Amino acid sequence: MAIRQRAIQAVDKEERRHAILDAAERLLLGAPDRVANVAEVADEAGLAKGTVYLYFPSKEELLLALHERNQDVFFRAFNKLVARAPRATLDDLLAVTFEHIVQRPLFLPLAARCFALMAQSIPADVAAAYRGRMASRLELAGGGVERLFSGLRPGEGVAKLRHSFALMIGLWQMSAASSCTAIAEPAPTRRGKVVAPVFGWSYPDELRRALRALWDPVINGSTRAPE
Amino acid sequence: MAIRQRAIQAVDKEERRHAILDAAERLLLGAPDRVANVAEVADEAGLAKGTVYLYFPSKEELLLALHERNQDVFFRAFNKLVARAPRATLDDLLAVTFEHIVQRPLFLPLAARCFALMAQSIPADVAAAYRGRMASRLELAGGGVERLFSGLRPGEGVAKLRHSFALMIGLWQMSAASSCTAIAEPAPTRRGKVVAPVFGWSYPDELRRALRALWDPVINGSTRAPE
Amino acid sequence: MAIRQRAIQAVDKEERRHAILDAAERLLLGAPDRVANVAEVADEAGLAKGTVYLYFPSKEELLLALHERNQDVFFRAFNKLVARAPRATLDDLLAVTFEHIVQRPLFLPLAARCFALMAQSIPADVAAAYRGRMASRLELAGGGVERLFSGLRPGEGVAKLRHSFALMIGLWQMSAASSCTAIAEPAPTRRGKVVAPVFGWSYPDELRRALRALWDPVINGSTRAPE
Amino acid sequence: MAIRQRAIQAVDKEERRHAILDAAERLLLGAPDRVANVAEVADEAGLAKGTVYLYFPSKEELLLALHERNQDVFFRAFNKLVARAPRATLDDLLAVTFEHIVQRPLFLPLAARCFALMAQSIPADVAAAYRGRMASRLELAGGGVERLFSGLRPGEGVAKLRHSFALMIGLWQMSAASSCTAIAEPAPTRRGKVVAPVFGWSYPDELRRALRALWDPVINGSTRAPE
DNA sequence: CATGAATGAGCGTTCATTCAT
DNA sequence: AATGAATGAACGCTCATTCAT
Repeated sequence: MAIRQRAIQAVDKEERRHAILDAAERLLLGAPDRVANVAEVADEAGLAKGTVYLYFPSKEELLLALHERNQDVFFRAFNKLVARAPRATLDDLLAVTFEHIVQRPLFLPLAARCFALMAQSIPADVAAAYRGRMASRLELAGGGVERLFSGLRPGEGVAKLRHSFALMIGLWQMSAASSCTAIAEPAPTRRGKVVAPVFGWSYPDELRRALRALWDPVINGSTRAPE
Repeated sequence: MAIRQRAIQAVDKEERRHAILDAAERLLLGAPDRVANVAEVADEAGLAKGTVYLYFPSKEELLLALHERNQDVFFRAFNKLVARAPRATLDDLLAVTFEHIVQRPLFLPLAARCFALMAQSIPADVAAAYRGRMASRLELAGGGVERLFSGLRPGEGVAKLRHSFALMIGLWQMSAASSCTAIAEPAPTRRGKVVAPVFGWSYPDELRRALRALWDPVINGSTRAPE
Repeated sequence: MAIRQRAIQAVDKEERRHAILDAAERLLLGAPDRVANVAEVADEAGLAKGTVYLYFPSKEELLLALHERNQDVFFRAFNKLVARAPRATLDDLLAVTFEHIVQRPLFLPLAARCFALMAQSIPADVAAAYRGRMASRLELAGGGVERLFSGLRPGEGVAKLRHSFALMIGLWQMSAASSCTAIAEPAPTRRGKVVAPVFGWSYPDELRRALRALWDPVINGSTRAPE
Repeated sequence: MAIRQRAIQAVDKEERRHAILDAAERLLLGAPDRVANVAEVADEAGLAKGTVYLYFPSKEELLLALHERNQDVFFRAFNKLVARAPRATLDDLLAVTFEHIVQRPLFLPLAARCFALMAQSIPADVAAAYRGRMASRLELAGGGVERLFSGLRPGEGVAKLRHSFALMIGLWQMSAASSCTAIAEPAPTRRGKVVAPVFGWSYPDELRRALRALWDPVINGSTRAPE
């Protein structure tokens, strides 16, 4: 089925690994609500099912690897921005965040899925290793942010980043992976009165507001007493 | 297996419905990382498998109903507190939140599961209806909060509540359903230097800090000592 | 796929259980050298795959059950014969053995397969239970034999039966499940000389001789010249 | 992975063939209940998977070759003993049998496995050839035995050897590859009486008894008390 | 209403074998 | 000769759902 050549060199192998991740990504993008099975991924990559298992020990770890690749792309861009002279602003950080996370239709569903996997299907040691890498990424980025915004106390950068991620994930899930701007129907209260029509909310807008509220107080020049 | 009588009266039916939810809850509490299958739920409820389907159209909607029941319990307590004279403080609100959400080992895993379900297995109309009810609950509670804290502009109460939920869910997922206080290994940075050891974080503590940071600014004349 | 009725009564269930065993037996008879997969068994029984798992916890235990059914048939006939008045002879015992074991093309292959299963795929407790039942059957039959042939000391009946089974199984395996009467090719020895052509041997004949040699000495007053 | 040189000379090839068999043997000894896969064997031998297939046409024939090597070792020792002046006794024969077969944890499981293979996975001609070699070995050893024990008629030596092998294999399988000395639970008989507790039996003891009973009658002038 | 027997689609994984390098 | 990347057939088992009783 595959007309590809064999990946003998380490670089070729890495490339093929990415080709499989690409295939999985494509399928996930095509149908965000379902998880492709391994056969489909292999097929999409132009490989045999067994070949996928040469590059990933299990379907779950494939998904985790895909998620981590997404994260890496984001963190690289983020860190690059933070290190930039003279100064990155909060708007810059929000921009890069939106570009790599919010506007990628894959990032958040995959993140959520991986959080779930971590608790059940991923071997403990693999999960621990992932968490270690994740913590390192946060540390690194958090340190950069602290250097950027002098209003942050040591450790507060990581914490704010963590809260930001939590907001992204949480709000996204509340927006229910679809229909996030849907206007919810009015619903009767227990007293029989009808509440004023519930206005929908848009995930990106709401997230932007929330992140602003989270970060504004700590941006230097701020005269707000910290927390 | 069940010697229970038939539920003919509407009240009996409602009672049996709750009995099934109770059974599901018990099983979920017993093994938080796996989803009980319908046979187990039926068994635990002392009913036959088919009977469950007389009360819930699908396993997913059963789970959703259970989640909504949990939410209702919380919102009832929350609203009662908000309506209380003379004045509830932020600490009171946090207390009730922790009591009904954070300290219930079921609430957050179930919430996360339901968000995932919503996107795939729940019929669109059912999902929309759920979202409508959820929005109503938020509206109601948000209005109460706005009356409580005069620093809030119209609509800001709902938004803050939404953000609070998002933080709860998001942070909980990041704590990965277990090992939330695990100490991550130190990891070398790209520059070769070794970052200070990453300290673990405890979900409840971190959440409390994040919620305080979220709400403190809007509490009028708060004289609270930070953190 | 199935047009059968539901097996509600315990008797019907037992019947269906046997129907599944029958199906497996038919398939095994049709192709003695391969093990049918569960789908085929279900199909042959006119049932769905899942239904098989309502009656047997695993494919392995299905095979074991089939083997045990075969054994039971034999032991019942054997014990009945032993208990018969006035006296069963060795020839009678051999006859019933050949009828139920040697001439059943299924018995020995299945027995061999089950011995292998026991060591790897069958849960320890199930295997132990089987061994217990097997030991009981042997005890019972062995006791009968001891009463029949006064030349046997206590415990020798069971031992002889065990040896007989071992001979049946072992010789059958050496005859290699097929081609048992095949004339083996002459083969060169190390010295280059050619050994006289090896004469084939027939499993039933050889077994009969071996069993006779095993039992003749203990038959009281036997004047039979061995072999 | 292997830095071994190429095996060009016939002797080198033979040596490498044995190296592969050695590797398979080591793995089998390490985990008697499972069959190592080809990758493991190759790895253990320090070779690549494909290389194994240069020396053995299939995994099955590799196993068969290993079994045959074991057999050869036994037969060589046996024949040497038989040819020894002045006279080998039955005890000597038993000793060599136990040394090379019963006490080798590999011999019997492998033999059983090979008998099973023979019936399904081994090409007919290969199987026939094996059987031919096996028959020759038996002929040769049987002839020796007949010369040793004058009580044996022509052909009876081979037959006795065959029966001995059958007993070894059969009894070993009945001892179920483990737990051969397990004490079976007492079980009620049909008459309600309780049979005396079934005593476990040890494979080596039982085999020794059976072999003695098999051979004693034909040993000329034997004055041995039975058993 | 209640039961629980029957269904069958769905899927991850293994591994002997091949063959391009 | 040696390698090891690629293949893909094979298969046991689960479990949400249905529906005859």
